Amino acid sequence: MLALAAELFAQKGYRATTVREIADAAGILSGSLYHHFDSKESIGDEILSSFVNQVLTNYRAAASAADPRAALEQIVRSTSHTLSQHRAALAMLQHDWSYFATHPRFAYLPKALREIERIWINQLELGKQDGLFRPDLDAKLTYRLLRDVLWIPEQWRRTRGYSTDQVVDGFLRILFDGIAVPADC
Amino acid sequence: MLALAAELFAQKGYRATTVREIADAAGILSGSLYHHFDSKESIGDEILSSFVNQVLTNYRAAASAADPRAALEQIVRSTSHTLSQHRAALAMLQHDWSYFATHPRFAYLPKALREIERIWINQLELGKQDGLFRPDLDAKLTYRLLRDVLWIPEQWRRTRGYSTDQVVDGFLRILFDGIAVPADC
Amino acid sequence: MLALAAELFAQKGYRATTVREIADAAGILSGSLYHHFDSKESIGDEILSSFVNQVLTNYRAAASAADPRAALEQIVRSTSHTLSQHRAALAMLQHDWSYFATHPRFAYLPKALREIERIWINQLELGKQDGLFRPDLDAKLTYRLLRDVLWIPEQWRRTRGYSTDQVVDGFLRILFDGIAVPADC
Amino acid sequence: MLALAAELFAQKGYRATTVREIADAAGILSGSLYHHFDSKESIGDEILSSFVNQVLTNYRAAASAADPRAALEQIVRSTSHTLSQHRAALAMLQHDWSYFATHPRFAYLPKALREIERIWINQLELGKQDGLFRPDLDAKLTYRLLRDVLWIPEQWRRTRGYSTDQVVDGFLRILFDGIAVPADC
DNA sequence: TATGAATGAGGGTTCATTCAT
DNA sequence: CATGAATGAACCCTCATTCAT
Repeated sequence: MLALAAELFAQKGYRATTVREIADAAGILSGSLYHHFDSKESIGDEILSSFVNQVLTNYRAAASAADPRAALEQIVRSTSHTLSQHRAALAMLQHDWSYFATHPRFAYLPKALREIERIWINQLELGKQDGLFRPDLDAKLTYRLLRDVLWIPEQWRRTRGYSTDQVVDGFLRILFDGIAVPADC
Repeated sequence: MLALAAELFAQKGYRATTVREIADAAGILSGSLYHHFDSKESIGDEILSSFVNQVLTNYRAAASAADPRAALEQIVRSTSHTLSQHRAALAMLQHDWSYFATHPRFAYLPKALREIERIWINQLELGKQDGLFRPDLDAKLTYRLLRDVLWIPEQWRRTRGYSTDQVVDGFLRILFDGIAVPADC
Repeated sequence: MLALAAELFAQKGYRATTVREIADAAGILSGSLYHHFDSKESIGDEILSSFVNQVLTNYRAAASAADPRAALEQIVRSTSHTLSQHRAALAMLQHDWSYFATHPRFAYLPKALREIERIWINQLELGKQDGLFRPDLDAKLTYRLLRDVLWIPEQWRRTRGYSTDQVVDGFLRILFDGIAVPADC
Repeated sequence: MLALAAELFAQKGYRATTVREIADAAGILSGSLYHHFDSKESIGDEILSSFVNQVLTNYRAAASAADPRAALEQIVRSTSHTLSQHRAALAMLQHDWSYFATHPRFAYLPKALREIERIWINQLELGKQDGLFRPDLDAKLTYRLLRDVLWIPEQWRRTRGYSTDQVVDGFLRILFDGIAVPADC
């Protein structure tokens, strides 16, 4: 039931999906949905909160990895893993972020995003201090760019013909080594 | 007027923005909007089509650069430049892509996106053939990842404290050289 | 100008025609129409009142014809003639009678229709008394049927005082045998 | 519910009647109407299509009557009967014919009218051939006049191919003498 | 005279939600 | 649990009319 709603939210967006569509998909009438959920918001809440909680749990765990590069790798991989289970949640966030960002009920979402940013930047800064990353690396900017790839990007799934692992490996390759042939050395 | 609507569309999404909000922002009544525009759709159309047209023009020009690396650099830089002028259009596309993608009136958008992809992938493939890019580079996958950074990503503007040039340079640095300290050499 | 409006009113109906359409047809903007007319109503007024006035003038004149058959013939012929000059007015009445019938500004229309009915019925009755028309002719019913052909055939239902069968029988009688007393035989 | 809407449509016209008025008459709010009907158009559709279907069914049946006079009588009587059940539909057609005639959703209406005309004219022609009706009877013109009484008296102007005088003379002929061959005399 | 931007009431329609059955 | 009729606010849009220019 929740999965049905999530799928629809992912496809059409949270706001653009009507409760009647959800009910139709479930084979019941719209009024009957309210025996299962308090409101449309509560459906969204359940989908989104379970997602960000899992992300936060993973990120906090990654923060205690051996070194920043390992931490970042763990973050990227766990993100990919979480996303494969919560595709719909990500799609919803992308689609209707401006709605969730301002709606009181979903105030925990911006808060979670801020913590996620903190963790990323922490690890990038640590990597610089440890000499693992370029000393001129701009942590905040880098995070923004990376987040855009790991998060907001519409659908990993749309990249047909690639396994999730292939995608992650490709991303890491570019991330760490770039796409250019190393000068000469 | 168009700019006002664009700004609102960017902030709240095309569908979530009501014509009354646009009219309010313009200091007129909702009905008066229709003196300036045929419909809400036509406002969206004007914003989006002028955007994709500029992008396509630039990309086609870039395709005739000296070499693929120059072409890609020109593509990235022109994208950044176009985006700085059409921030709202990008935000709209991200926000309500599922709507625009299916609405007949906006059928030119998916078409444009396909051409954009073709141009990117062409240059990446050419770069591989010319030995400029890693021979194991996966063009399609790389494009997807890059597009996610250059396109779908929420708002460049949100990256406060950075000039547009800084952001582009940062992106290119990562793109070409990665973030890792080169092995030893 | 008036003719333009009349033509449009006739084609699409008075209410369904917008002032902008009239202005477009006149090659000016909608606001400019108001330098020529006070309101849409006043345009309709001019078209309709000149029509009914001509009809009434003709009917009153016909009432003083030699005999009822001549009077009726004059009525029918003058109606046809007036209609050829005021086609639009008739179309308007047919189209939006329910509107004109209730609008205070057009109160003269129902009044005129009542006078028209009186004149018809008078002549039919006179014809019966003079032995020109079948003695069993129902003047009121006959008028209703004739008016429906010549005028604004309202609704069968409005023919109060007659059962449906009476109406049908009356119609069939006229249809097959006419209203005139058979020549001599 | 349908009957309520039909009554209002008949009184004020289809276009001039608002869904809010229908809802008011039903004692509900305008939005609630959409629980029962897809749209205002679908209400009109149901009213009109059931009407023309019944008419067509009856007319087709009448076409196989013993002789043309019986067929016409059956047509007239069935029309009267159908009309007593679908008064509103007729009023709607009269009122907003120009709308229905052009709206794609109601394209079946002009088509039905054409079949109705074919059936009438067929029987009138057969009656002439069989010597039941005056040999000089103009089938098409006669139908037009009759239809005006029984149906949607459109516009005189629409009777193409006849001069105004021809139309008037034809009308007077029917009016005074009917269409049947005088008994014997 | 003509313009054209603006009005403001009202049009048809959608939709999350409620509730008696 | 499910129904389905009803709500009521909000949606996009239309249109006769006004008025400063």
